Amino acid sequence: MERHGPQGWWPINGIYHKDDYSYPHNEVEIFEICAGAILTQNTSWKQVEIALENLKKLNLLDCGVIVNVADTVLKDAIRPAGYFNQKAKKLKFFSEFFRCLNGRTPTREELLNVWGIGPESADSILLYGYSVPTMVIDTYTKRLFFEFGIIDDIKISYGELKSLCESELQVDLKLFQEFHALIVQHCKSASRVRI
DNA sequence: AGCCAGGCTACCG
DNA sequence: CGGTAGCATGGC
Repeated sequence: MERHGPQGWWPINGIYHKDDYSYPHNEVEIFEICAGAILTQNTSWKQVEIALENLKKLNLLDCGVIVNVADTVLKDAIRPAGYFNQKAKKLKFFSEFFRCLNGRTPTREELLNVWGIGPESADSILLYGYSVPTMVIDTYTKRLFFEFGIIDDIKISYGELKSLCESELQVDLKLFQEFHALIVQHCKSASRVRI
């Protein structure tokens, strides 16, 4: 935090709310976070921003619209984010799920049962979309912890590292949100992970 | 020219 | 269970 400052994740409409943690405050913003979580799977955020803008222009950042739109239109819009066949399918499945929630906060298990939503996407959606203080783990986290010698096996499971992080930190929404965002920011900005 | 990017599913032993 | 191919585009 001293080095990089607050990250203000999750960006909504391209804006990082570093001094205002009241986001998200409506269903539209929550859905945008969910869509972003799916689109950014193994893909740089820069490409995701383009895809999100395309979706917005076409009024496709809406679960009710996505479930009915032609696949070709959806795929064209998200093409810059890569894996467009897979991600179009994921967005369709998730939109159906999101619509059925009717505004209710989903459980982690429910999210994991949606095709295309794995542990990191589920935790990102909960932490940043629904303000649930749950830890997000990604490949950067594993690499950083391995470099620091906190873990001795780079192949540690998602659940194990998640439990480790959660047990060593105060359960606090903003702390968890910044913790993951800062790890990503640090690893992105450094050619080498180590300080 | 390759490797990587805010992973996940399907399928293998 | 753990391990891995395939998925696709763009930046460096």
